[in-house]
Amino acid sequence: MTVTEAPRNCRPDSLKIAPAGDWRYYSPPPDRIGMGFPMAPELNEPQIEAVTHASGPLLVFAGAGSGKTRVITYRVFHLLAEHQVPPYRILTVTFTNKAAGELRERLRRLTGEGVTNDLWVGTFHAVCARFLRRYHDAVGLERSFSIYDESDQRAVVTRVLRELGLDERRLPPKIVLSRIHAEKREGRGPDAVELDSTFDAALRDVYQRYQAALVAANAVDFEDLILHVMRLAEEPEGIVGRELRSRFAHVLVDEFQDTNLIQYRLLRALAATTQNLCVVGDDDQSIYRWRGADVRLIRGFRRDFPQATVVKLEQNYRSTGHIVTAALGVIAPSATREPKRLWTAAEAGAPVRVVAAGDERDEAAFVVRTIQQELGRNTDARQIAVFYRIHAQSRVIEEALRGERIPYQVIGGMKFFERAEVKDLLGYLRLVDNPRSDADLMRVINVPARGIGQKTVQRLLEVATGRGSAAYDAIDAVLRDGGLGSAAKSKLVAFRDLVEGLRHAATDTPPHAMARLVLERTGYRDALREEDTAESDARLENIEELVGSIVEYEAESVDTGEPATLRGYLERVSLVAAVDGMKDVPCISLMTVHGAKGLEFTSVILTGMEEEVFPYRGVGGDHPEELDEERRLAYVAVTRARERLAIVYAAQRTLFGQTRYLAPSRFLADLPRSAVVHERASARAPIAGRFDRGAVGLADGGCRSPAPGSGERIVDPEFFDDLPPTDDTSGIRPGRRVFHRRFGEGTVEGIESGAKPIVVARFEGFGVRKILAEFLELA
DNA sequence: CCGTCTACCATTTTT
DNA sequence: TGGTAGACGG
Repeated sequence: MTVTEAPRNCRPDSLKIAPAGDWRYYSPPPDRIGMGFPMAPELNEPQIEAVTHASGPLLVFAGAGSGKTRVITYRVFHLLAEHQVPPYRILTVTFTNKAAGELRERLRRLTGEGVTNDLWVGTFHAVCARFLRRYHDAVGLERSFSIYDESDQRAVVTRVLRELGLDERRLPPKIVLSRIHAEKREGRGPDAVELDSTFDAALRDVYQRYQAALVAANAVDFEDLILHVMRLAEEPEGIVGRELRSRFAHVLVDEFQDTNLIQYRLLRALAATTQNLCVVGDDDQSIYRWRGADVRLIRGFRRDFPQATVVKLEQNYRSTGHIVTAALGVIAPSATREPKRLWTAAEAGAPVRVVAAGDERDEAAFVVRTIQQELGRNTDARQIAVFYRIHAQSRVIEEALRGERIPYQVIGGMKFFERAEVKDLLGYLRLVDNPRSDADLMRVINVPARGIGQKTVQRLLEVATGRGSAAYDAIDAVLRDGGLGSAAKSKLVAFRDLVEGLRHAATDTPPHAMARLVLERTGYRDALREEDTAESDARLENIEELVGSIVEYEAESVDTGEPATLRGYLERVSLVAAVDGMKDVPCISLMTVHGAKGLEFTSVILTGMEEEVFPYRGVGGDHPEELDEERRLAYVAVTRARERLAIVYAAQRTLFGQTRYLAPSRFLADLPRSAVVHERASARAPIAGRFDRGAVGLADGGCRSPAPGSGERIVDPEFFDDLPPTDDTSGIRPGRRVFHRRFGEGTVEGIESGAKPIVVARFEGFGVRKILAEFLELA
């Protein structure tokens, strides 16, 4: 969704410009007249049809790079300006918060400030959270409910499994949890689980208790957000249901191909009154099957809405000809597709480079060279991206980039919010907002150590489960007849006093100040300071960064006019996507192909194009459907590139500590010959381009690859020998130039001693930073 | 009750 | 390979 200004490669003469008469639709609202409203935006015929469609269901098949975001933006604008629909009666559901922000921003430019703030724009989860804050009563929650992330959810499941005396090895929490989520996504409660096996019977019990535990903790998981609101919206009689069904005059959905069943049901309910449901998507880009996305929903939309108007956007404005041709080759073999033909009026441009590498280091070296060439021809670093199928591939590339001092950012991984100290602080803050949140209580009750041990916590949980209440609410009962010693009791009381004190303070303390108060009163900061190790210093730094992010949130709130609340911040943190963390700093981006969805770059390097890696295969054979999804994923990857695309495959790769020979991906064989050139990354690479349909993707096709799944290991003993050492800090002293992964090059101003030295350095564009020496390298 | 060590685990993609 | 959960010793 980084579509920004006019499409890059569109030639004016090839654009179908709408007849002049049509522009009356875009007459600006009175307060915008004379403020630079673009009077003749270039839209082609189908785009205009989608934008001006007045009422009733609308299905837009939007091919890759076909101007989808423009269509949504202008459609919303058209509804506001031409049909005078009040902004608060238009709901637009996007896939990420970033996409929502961009849509808002573009509309702001068209309509002005006030109107945009009243629009409903957000992800399914964010929108539902907002509804639930309002209708919490109807689903048995308090307004202050918490949103549990994956690890919180797992903690709940583990606790439930133990309470039920079930074997965690036979029922791994992870598997159980994914089954529960699958049930929820199909709209089934615990009682509706179909019993096909003893596993299902156990699952039903666990699901039941899991749900009860969430309710007791005044918490929801991600699926609950949707499911609760969907149920409310479908409720035929209730006031809430009626309100939800008539609230919006228009509902628009982006990336509809990745919608799951309960999301779809929710949409249908929300649009029930007017039937003004506009869905935009591309079945060729459906890549979230594992998360419940169901391509059949977009493919079958016409069955559910026979009166739907269907528009197909087939002209690609993003990529040059060879890239579009390559993309079409990759997607063509896909089993069942909505018929459509993507085309471009752009020139052919550079052919797609298909590059053979010896191994992943060879590949990384190629990546680095290619990036340097791009930078050499003045390509904006922000317009360069490296894609991989799985995160585990990123490390080697990162090392190579660091070696050449190329600043980069890794999108996703979301490591920051997974750090213990970050989760601890957030845990306290969530507890302040919602003391009943058991997962948070258990997390922080003894952090820093305050003498509340296993036994006390165990007792607390037992009593809580017995009363069907949250642990926090069970403290009184435990004190009365929990059989605890007086020391344990007084410590428990002290903890509660601590939390109550914080809660009291929270009523008139801004969020960032609350964070500092927590750090102080809980002794968390002192404990870390006392520790005084490199690690504790790094933790303090992370905590400061978290506080900084709260300050940032507060500043943004001033812009949007929404009050900055602790709850608002916590909700935001819970619902961020990987790309939401993408910063607009001048450096190249590394990300998984999933993370690249909706983005575009001038130059893209797609790595790891080998069988087993892409298409990825874990245990289990290849289900045709899963293979199809991998193919669509490859299609997404290829279509992100505007002008230059290189696709790299390595003959040998080490992943998860295992080195194997891998055959080139079968998808390479689908690239039309006219659109590609073959190269070798180095002399260590196999002969380039020696594959055709017979050779690619098949173990017997002339590649020295062990049979898939044979488990054969081929380890190169010299492999790790010359990786750069990471802990060499000896050469750093004031005045020297150093390199940091995020900040790029800087000058050392001083060194603070400690268990591990901290370097004070000034970075261009980032100012003075204090950084542990181990994170720096000499430039 | 605390922290450290070890052995074991699995090992995609993420709201 | 690296993270995590559980056991063990202090």
